[in-house]
Amino acid sequence: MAKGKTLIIVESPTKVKTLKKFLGSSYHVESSVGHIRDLPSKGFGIDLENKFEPEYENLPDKKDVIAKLRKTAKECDTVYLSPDPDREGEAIAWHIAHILPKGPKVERVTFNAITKDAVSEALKHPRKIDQSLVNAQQARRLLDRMVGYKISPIIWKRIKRSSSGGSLSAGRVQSVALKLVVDREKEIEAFNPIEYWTISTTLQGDLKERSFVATLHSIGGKRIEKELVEGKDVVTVQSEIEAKKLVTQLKHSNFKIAKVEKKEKKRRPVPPFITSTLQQEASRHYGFAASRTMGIAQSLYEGVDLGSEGTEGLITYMRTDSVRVEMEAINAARTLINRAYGKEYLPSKPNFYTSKKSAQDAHEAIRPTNLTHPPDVIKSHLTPDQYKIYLLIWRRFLASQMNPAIYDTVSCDIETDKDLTLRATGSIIKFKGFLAVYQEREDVDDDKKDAEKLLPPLKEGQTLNLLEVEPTQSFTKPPPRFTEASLVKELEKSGIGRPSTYASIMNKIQGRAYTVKERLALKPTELGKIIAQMLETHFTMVMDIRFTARMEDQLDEIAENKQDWKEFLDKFWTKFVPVLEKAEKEAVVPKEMTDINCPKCGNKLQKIWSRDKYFYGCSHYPECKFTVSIEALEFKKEDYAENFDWDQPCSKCSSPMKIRFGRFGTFLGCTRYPDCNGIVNIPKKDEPLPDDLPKCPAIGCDGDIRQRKSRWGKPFFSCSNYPDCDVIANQVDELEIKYQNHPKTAYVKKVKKGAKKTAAKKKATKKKTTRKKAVGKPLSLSPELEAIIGAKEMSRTEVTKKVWEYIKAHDLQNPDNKRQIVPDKALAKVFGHSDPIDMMKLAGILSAHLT
DNA sequence: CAGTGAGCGAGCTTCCGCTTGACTT
Repeated sequence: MAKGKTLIIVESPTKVKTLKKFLGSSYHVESSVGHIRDLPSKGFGIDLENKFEPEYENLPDKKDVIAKLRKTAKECDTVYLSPDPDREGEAIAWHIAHILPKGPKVERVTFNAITKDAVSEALKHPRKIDQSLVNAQQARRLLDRMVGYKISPIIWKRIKRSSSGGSLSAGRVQSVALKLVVDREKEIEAFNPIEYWTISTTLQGDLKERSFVATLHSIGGKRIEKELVEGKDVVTVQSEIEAKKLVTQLKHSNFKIAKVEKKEKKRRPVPPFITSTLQQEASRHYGFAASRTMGIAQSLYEGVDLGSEGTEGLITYMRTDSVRVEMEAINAARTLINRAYGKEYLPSKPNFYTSKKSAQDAHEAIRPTNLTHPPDVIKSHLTPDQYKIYLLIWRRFLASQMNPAIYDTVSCDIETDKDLTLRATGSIIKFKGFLAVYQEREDVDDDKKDAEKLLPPLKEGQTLNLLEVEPTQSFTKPPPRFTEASLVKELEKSGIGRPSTYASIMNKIQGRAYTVKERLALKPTELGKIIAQMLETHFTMVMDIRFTARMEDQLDEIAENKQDWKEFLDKFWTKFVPVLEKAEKEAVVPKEMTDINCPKCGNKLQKIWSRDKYFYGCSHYPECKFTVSIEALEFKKEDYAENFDWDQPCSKCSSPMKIRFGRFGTFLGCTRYPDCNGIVNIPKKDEPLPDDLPKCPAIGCDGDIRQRKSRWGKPFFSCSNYPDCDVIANQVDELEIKYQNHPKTAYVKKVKKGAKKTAAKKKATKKKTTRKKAVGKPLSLSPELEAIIGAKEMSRTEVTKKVWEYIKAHDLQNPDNKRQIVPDKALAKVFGHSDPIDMMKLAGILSAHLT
C-alpha cells in the first residue's frame, strides 16, 4: 500500500535543514550523522578463517539515529540514500541499506550541491548502490584495521605505556606522520652548518641618481653558491680571508653595466580554500592548531545568529579536497568584484582551478555561502576567532576570481675589470590584482627576503661609482621542523589522510606524547623516536611514504571492478603475516653500548629504554644488576648554583638530606622520607634561558623568570625564588603588566613578615588561602557531591583532591597509578565517557551520576 | 598557575574515516 512519502537520508544534519527548505511535505529528510556501522572497537573483527569476512556492528553512539531511520523508513514507500558521492559515502549508504526494515524501495541518489535544481535533477536519476565502490571502502577499512590492530600490541609489549599521555598505537597514517617528524629531526641533528659570505655593494651612477645595492654574483664567469653543488661548475666564498680579498679587489675596480633585463611578471591568484590550505593559512596568519581552525570553521558552517536575519550558515562545508565552485557563486563573486573593486580587477572569463588527481570531490571548495554578508558588516555577530577565519575564507574566495598581480622586474648585471660580476635586482608592483584582497603568507624563510626594491633608471654601458662594500658572514641552515600546517601539507601531497582526519592526526601524535609542540614546531619525543625506529625496522613496507599511494591505486582498481577486494586483502595479509611474526619475536628497543665503566663490576654500561625514559644498566646483566639513572650518573655539583649549601640539614626535623632527582628538577629530600617530607630545591647554575627570559619584576627580588610546567603539562612562567616569591603568569609579557607599578608584590609582603621560620609557617597557611582565591569564586556543589566532599563550597583544587579520594575509596579506579590524574581515559570510562576528562568535569559527572 | 622521592607488580590500551555532540573554566 502506498504511503506517498519518500525518505531522503544524508550524512550531515546541517544538510537536512537546507534540504527541508525546498523539498515539499511529501519528503522526509533524515541524516545518518556519518557512519552508523563499523568493525567492533574491541577485538579484531575480521574473520581470517572465513575469507576476511568483516564482523560489522552498529555503532553504539548511533543507536538513536538508527532507530529513527528505521522508524521513518517504515512510513515511506521509497528511501533515497544520499550520503556524500564518494567512497565512504557509498559505504555509508550500503550500511544504512543493511539496517533498514524490509518494505520500502531503496535506491541511491547523489548530489554534490545542495541547491533546488541540483537536487531535483539528482532525484530523477536514482541508481543501485555501487558494490565495487563499497568494496574499495571495505578493503581500505579492513587493511587499516589489520595494520593498526596488529602492530599496536607489539608496541605495548615492547615499549610499555608511557606514564603521561594515552596508550600507545601505530597505524598507516599516524605512524607515517610520526616518521616524517622524526626523519626531519634526524636531518636537523645531522646538519653541519657551512660558513659562507655574501658581498654586497652600494653603487651609484650619476651623482644626482639614487644609489642602489648590487651583490657579487660570479667570479670568472662562475656563479657563487653557498656551498659546492655536485655536477655544477660553481665557486664558493667560505672564509673571511676570501671575502676580504674580494672586498679589496672590488674597492679597486671599475664598474660598468653590462646588461639590463626588464620583464613583466604575472602572479596568478590562488585557488579557493580546501581543508588543508585553510589549516595552513590559519596557522601562518594566526598560529591556530589544525583542530582549532576546524572547530571554528564548523561553527561558521552550522550557522551563526545574525540578529534580525536569523541564523545562517556562513560557509560551505569545511572538510573538502576539491577547489570546485558552483557557477552561481562564481557569478556572485564576479558581480561583487566588479562593483567593489572595478572592472580592471575582473577577468574576462571566470577563473577555474583543478583539484588534485586524488581528490574525491564530494564537496566544493570552502567559500562564503552568501556574499551579501561581508565580514566587516557581520563582525559584531561573530566571535573574534570566527571573524578571523571568516575573513580569510571571504578574501581568499574573492581573490580566486580576480585578475593576476603584475610586477615590473629588472635584473642588472654589472661587470668589473677584475673578472667579477655583480647583480642588482628590483621589482615593483604595477597592478595589485588579487593581492589587493588576499596575500598568502609565506613560510618564514630568511633566504627569501627579496623584498620589493626599486632600482634607479639604468642604461647598458653606463659606468658606476662604488660607495660602499660590505661582506656578511652567514651559515647554511638546517631544514625547519614541521609545523602542524606543513605536516598536513606534506601528508596531503602523498595522499595520506583525508580532510576529515588531518586535525585528529595532529592531535594523535601529540596526545600519544610522540611529538611535542614548541611554539608551532613539532619536535619528536624520545618515545616518538623509539617507536618510529622500531616501526621502520620491522614494518618498512607500511612506513614507506608511498604505501598509501600504492594502496589507493589498488583501491581504484577495486572500485572499477578490475580487482577482487578480498584477493587484494589476501595478497596484503600473506605478505604481512611473516613480518608480524618476525616483529613479535625480534622487535626490541635497542640497547646502546656506552664507554662508561660499571662501578660495580668494571664492564661497560648500556643505555636502556624503560617506561618513559632512559637509564644506564650494566651490560653483564643479570650477573651484575647495577643500574643508575641518567641524571644521577651525569650529576655534577658544578651544574648548580655555586653558593648552595649541600650539607644543610632538614629544616623540619634537622635530619641529613639526600640528593634526589624529580620531575621538576633536582632537590634535597629528607633522609627520613616518607616520615618527613622536608624538601629544598637546588637551583641550576645559569640555566640556559629560552629566549632571554627577564629578571623577576617584583620589587626587592633578585630572581630570574623561568619557564615551568604545571602538572597538566601547561607551561607557565614564574620566579626562580619560588616559593619565597610568588610572581607568576601564563605569558612573559603579562609579568611586567601584572607586577609593574605594583609595589606590594607577594614577595615584599612575605619578607616584611620578619623572621624566616615564622614566615615559612605562615606561608603554608597563606598559600592555601591565596590558592583558593587564585581560582576565582569557590565552586558550588550539588547536594550529592556535597555529601561526598563534606562542604557546600570548595576551591577547585580541594574538590579535585576530594573527588580523587572518593574514587579511590570506592574502588571506582585502581588507585595504583597515582600520577595519572588527568586527563585519564580509563577514569572517564567509569562514567561512560569515551574521551579523557579532567577532574572538574568528573566532579560534575559524578554529581549527575548520583542523582 | 605550584610539585617532586620508591620500582615483585593486574589488566587495560589500538586502526582510519564519516559525522556531531556534551562537559566546563
